[in-house]
Amino acid sequence: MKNETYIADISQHKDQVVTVSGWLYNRRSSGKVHFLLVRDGTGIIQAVVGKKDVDEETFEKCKELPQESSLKVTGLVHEDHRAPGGFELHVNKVEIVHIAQDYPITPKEHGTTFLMDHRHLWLRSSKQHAILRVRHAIIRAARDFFDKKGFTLVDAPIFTPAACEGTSTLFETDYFGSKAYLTQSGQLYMEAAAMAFGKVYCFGPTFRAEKSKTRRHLTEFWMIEPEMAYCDLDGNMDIAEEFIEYIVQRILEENKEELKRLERDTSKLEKVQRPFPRISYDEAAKMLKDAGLDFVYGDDFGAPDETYISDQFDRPVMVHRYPAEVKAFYMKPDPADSTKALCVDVLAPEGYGEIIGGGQREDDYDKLIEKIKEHDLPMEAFEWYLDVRRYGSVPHAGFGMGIERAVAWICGLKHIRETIPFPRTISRIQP
RNA sequence: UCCGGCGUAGCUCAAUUGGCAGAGCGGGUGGCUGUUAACCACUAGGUUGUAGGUUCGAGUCCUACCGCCGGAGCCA
Repeated sequence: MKNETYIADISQHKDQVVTVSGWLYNRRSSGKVHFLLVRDGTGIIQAVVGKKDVDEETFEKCKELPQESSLKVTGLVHEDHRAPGGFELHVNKVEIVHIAQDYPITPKEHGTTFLMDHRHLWLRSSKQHAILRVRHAIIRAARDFFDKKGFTLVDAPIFTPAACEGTSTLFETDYFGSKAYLTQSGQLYMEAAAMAFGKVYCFGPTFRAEKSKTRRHLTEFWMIEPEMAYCDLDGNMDIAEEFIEYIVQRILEENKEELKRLERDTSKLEKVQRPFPRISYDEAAKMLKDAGLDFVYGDDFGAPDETYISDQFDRPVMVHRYPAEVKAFYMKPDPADSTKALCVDVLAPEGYGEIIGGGQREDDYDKLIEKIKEHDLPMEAFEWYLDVRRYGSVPHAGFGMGIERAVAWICGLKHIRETIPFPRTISRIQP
């Protein structure tokens, strides 16, 4: 009897009587008619409750129903330009499922701290809803991209015995009496997996215990990390730019409504098409020097440097061959200049900074041992990793993309903390 | 870790030179047949982050501490 439907599908039910199950987003009243804005997770629809159309008890209850109460509304789907969304429901039945207590997030301005303290409820508001839908779509597009190209998903462990890169601070945890650490990258495991499957990727959470207090950092974030056997730096950059182009174009196609809700300037995203500019570290350093920026040759780029470089282009820019000294131990040196590493950072436009870091790995057993010693890393922890160079070593490369930074860029958000459902930062582990 | 900023009602913010702690929203009561963050009237709501100090008098000035926000470094 009941024609249950989701608000997203409401246009298919024009002039039909349907039931929508959801929550009260907002309510306006005009004495003899109530306007209930009902959301169901797929959209928002205005339900019009006229005094003549329902019994008196229902009408009175609608009048004082608090925000975010759960309810089922049944009525005629009516096209009306006065309604937000173009369609409204002329209600003849209201079933109240639960009367909410006073809802803390009112339809007025709130500060970020307050909203983050109520993150579990903030997810219900339309902007956060849009962001997390785009996040979902980005993850789906990323996985589709690698799946279609014949990559195998190989999950990396979260508990690790030692640092992957040795530099960053790790979260330490007690592992049955011995120390274990939360992973900061699945890459080393992907290198081993690439020798088994050829093309692999992992997608999971990563952890950094650095006390970073900026809009670009979380202590827990998600990274997608492809790794390819028989691949060099150029091949790696080819995949990286194709990957980013694919994701951005998919989001432009499939998430128009969300991008509109987020007031994203999509003309900037439309320009994200291959080929991306590729410049060397030396070329980038010269750009900074010519611009008169305070930059010391040989150092890694700081946040203002990255912003300047990316501002010179209308699409992501790939900066390759950084000084080996500022990069991790597993990077392969450039045969043409051993002071440089065969690595690449992809800088997003509009000042969003580094969204991808990667490169070609050192595949020579002796040179890798030397690097581990140079970086003062515990050799025994890398024995298994050295096996990858002992048994059929091949040139290989890969990269990692931070999902949250990609979401922030594509959504045009100024802060990364809204790109993940429940952010973990240096000062927040609740809710 | 360093630098800067901010802590006033449930929320967002005012409060002049140190002189009666206020508004909007939200809550409550009543009104309104097309509202668009509806509107109108009335109403309740305060240990001004904490501790100390100066002063006749401190939200305001001083000292310390706590918390949060932003930036740097580090990185995705």
